[in-house]
Amino acid sequence: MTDIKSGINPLFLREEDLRQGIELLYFAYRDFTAEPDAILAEYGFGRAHHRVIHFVGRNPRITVSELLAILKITKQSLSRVLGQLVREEFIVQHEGTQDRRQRLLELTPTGIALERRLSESQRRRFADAYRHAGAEAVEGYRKVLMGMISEEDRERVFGPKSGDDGD
Amino acid sequence: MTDIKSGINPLFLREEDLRQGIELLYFAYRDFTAEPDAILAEYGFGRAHHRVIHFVGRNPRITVSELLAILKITKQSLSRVLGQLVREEFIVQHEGTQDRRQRLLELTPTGIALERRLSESQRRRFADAYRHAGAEAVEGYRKVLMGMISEEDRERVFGPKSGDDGD
DNA sequence: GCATATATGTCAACATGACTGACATAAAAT
DNA sequence: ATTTTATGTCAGTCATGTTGACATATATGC
Repeated sequence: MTDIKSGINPLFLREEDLRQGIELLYFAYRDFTAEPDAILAEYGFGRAHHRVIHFVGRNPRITVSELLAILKITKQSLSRVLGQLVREEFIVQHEGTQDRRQRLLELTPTGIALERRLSESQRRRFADAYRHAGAEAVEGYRKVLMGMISEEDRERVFGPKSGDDGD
Repeated sequence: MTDIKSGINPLFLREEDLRQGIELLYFAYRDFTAEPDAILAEYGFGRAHHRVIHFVGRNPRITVSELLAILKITKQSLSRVLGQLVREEFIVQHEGTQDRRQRLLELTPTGIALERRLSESQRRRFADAYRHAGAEAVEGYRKVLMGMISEEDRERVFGPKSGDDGD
């Protein structure tokens, strides 16, 4: 079944390395979302809810537009999950102070609790992998993935202030 | 909007590092699938088709059961995309030689062409990130992600033969 | 102040890719 | 001969994305 993965000449190996890097990302992402998915299912939530909880938790008082810009989904898609989270009191909306059209989003204590629970699972997984791989490897992980995401995301999320690559 | 990300004490920083690692994976995965998604759309295919093409390409003459075990989806889900790929002649099925119940899957020349096109986009992205980050970083990337995927996937995909961690 | 632009929300219809459950067929294994 | 396995199929459901159209309140520009 597998006569393709052996690694004979350096050119072949190089392509094989790339392919392995690709699969690694696929499997890591999948395994990485499995635990949170199970937790979310208890609440009748899905992965979309997780993303909203995550980014609202990390950016308290974020506006709906900013959230949309991060998630890159339509407002109709967002509104379904966000509406649910607001109705079930995981997130509250405050009217913007300067611009009263805005709905500033924030986690409620319940929301914070769920966020902790979800991220704990993922932080543990990362912490284990980090500890196993060593600090140098972590730096490599960061560098490679940082090079793979769009500049837009790099700037928005890892900020002009926090060291993005050059340290 | 962002009063949470500054990094003051080491304990806080550590958690922030973990959170950054998590987001990095999310954004990388998303940006990473964007290009192939656009290509697939030309053919009326989706991400599910890509995965099938990828794993059949990498494991010529794979059985349906093996493919299901890798993808971890139901046969009903697989059958829709696989059926389409077979009907549109990107994949062929051969009857198994030892076990005639099996349908061994293989890419057709057309399938190979599409696979090349899809993976080229991703290989380029990886190659760029790799080149940018350096060989050491690549090793780190590999180590960290390898530590994050399930043993099952590690063994199946990165094989008992190919060096999985210890080199 | 009036016209326009912006931030947000909502209704409706649709696509993709997952799921469960039930059932069918051919071939292998006991 | 019976049971198990590999595969396929029908039917219904769910989560999450999409497009397009329209509504409301507030801000902004002239």
